[in-house]
Amino acid sequence: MTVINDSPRRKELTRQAAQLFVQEGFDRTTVRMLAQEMGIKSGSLFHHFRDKQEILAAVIEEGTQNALAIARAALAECDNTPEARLQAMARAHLETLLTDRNAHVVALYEWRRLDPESRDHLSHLRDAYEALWEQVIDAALAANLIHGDRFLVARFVMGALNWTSRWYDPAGSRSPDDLAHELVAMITHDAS
Amino acid sequence: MTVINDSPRRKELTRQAAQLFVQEGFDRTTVRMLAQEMGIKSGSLFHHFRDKQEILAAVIEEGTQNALAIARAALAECDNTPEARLQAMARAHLETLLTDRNAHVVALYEWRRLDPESRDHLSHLRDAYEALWEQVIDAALAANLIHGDRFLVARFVMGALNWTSRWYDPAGSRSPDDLAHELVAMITHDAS
DNA sequence: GGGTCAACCAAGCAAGCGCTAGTGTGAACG
DNA sequence: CGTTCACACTAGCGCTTGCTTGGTTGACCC
Repeated sequence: MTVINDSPRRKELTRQAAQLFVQEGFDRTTVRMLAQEMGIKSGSLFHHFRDKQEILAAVIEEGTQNALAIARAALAECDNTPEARLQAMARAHLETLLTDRNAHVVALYEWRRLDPESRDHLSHLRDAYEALWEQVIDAALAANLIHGDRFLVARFVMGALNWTSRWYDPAGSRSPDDLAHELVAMITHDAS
Repeated sequence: MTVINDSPRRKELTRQAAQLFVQEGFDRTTVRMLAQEMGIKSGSLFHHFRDKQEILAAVIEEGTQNALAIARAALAECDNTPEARLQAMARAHLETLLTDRNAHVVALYEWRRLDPESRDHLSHLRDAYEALWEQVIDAALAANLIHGDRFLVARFVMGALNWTSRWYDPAGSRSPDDLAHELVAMITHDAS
């Protein structure tokens, strides 16, 4: 065992690991598969990561941090209406999920494979991301754009978005932006 | 190897397997864990199932068949309005998912662990279930109760429902019926 | 030119995996 | 009483798993 830092090499390896985790799932991905994808031998892998768990934690950290950054940027750029902000969040979420369909998907679907310490460390990141959503949804509720229970609406919307990774075909005709439009249209009522 | 039938004993074992698959995931569940849960030794397990894959297939088959039966019963009982039918489907879906939170969850989350033959055999069951949903959603669209693309609305609604298994607390204050109400309220517009 | 260090490799260990072979055992049936 | 059969057991095989060990390489540095 050697380093635990975040060298550029490690970032690169993390990205390649994410792809395999999405394709096969964490449990089915062996360290030998990871090593082959990375072009090294399985032993060399443990020069960069303490163990397999740490690879997962690195992937999930990158995925969540990336999603958080993109969501913040989207909110900063869009119009300041509740509807525009809702749509910006949905589009940002879908883009991190579907176009660079790697780390963020792992963060969602392999979360429970994390050991308790990593989960504890990463939950703050996830909370920050969900707090963004809650702000946006609260504003939409206040503007009478959507109706219902604050908590449930957030969960339902996240569910609809997250499930896209199960059926979305990137070669198909629909863009993430398109999907975001349709979802917002489905749940919004004309403010009145 | 011996029998492949569906004896009552096998049904019972299948139900216990489902519980472990939900808790741990298919890959993490070993045949020794399954055997212990069933109160037998790991070798005896293969008297009832050809291999581990077949246990998964049995669980998923039961989960889907159960969901299908409950959905059909719910549709037969409810009022014949598009809104009532939509809500009946949502409630039925949530009940198979959340109260008997076993086989149906496995069917949703471990589908890709099936080998191609089982997947092929079971896809007909799943198609029948999804066809029910499409009928109900088409009717709601025709009645102007919801708006949007037929395909996308169905996916979004299924996503919102399926994701509940990630956060639903059966000890909490909300019932599946309650959730179904809220979801339908969120996506329906007053027909006009 | 000796020292340092990140990066990699070859070889393999201990544990756990799915699964098999061969053997009771007790209830059911003629 | 003898046969059958569903069900279970013991024991372990062959393989894969995550991970360790000890050593090599080549770039960089004073």
